Amino acid sequence: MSIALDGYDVKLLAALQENAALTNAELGEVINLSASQVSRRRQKLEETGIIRRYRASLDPESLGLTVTAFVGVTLGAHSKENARKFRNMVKAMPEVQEAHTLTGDVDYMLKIVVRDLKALSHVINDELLPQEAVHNVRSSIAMDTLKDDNLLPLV
Amino acid sequence: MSIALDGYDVKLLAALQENAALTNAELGEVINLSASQVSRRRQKLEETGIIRRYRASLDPESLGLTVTAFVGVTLGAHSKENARKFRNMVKAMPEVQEAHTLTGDVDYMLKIVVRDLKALSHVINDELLPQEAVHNVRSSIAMDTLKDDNLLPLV
DNA sequence: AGTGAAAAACAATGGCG
DNA sequence: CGCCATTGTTTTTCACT
Repeated sequence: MSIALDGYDVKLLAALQENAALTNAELGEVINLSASQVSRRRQKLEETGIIRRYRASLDPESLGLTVTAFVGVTLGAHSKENARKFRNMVKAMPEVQEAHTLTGDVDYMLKIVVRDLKALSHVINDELLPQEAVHNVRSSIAMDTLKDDNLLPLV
Repeated sequence: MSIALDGYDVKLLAALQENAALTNAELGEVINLSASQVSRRRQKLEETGIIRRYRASLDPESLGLTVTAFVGVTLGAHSKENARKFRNMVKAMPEVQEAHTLTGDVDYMLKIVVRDLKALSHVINDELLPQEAVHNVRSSIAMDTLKDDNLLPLV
């Protein structure tokens, strides 16, 4: 379902993922288009799902969330049922920002954000490890975050 | 600069990071507040920096970005100058969505999104490895992404 | 494809209970 | 904080090129 995007669309997407608070008129100035056309194109991009949604990006520090960790999880006995349970649990855990299955020796990579190390310990020891499917957990803590914008590279 | 947040604020933040396209009236319905109060609280949250910005979240697939990888980078001779260069380069690379320094045996963890494996190879072999500071690079490719919302857990 | 102007929806303020 | 009214923006639609 890949709609053909022209230069205007790409510029519009780039501007919107950078700052979705811009008005259509402001966007129009940036990409050289009238506000009405910006509106029309934006609607199309929303309908086709290229723009998935709009989100407020919050400041973790202000909210007391000081610990970001990357947690590699290895599953043990590969029962399908247990693996399914694990995935559902991970999806439901608010502390988990991202969860991916990986190539290599680690099955899952989780990005976790919590208040403090105690909370991380709780998540690992009381939530992840008790899962039947989980064989091993190895966590690395982010000491410094250089970049965290999650902006897609739009050629 | 931690402003005291009450239950309304927390609910408002949760709603906004989930869906920033909601109008103040709609937000008011969700959290049981009048539109005008939503407007005032939202402004305060923006001014204090708890809401950092608004962003459009785009669909990587539609944009032909099929490969997500986690790349662990180990630096070699720890010359401050080379490490600084490395950090600046990483910050400037559009393919890098996130970059963190980590505890453990890997110095940096990069989350990289690119079009295909060839592009990943290019980034690693032609951009990262030639850096003087870089000693070793190990990448894991995300085969499946269960969750990628990057929503902060608001207790 | 595009513009510009009118109409509709919305956000932001102020006053009052 | 709710409610209401007002004002100014902004989005969306429409007629037209």
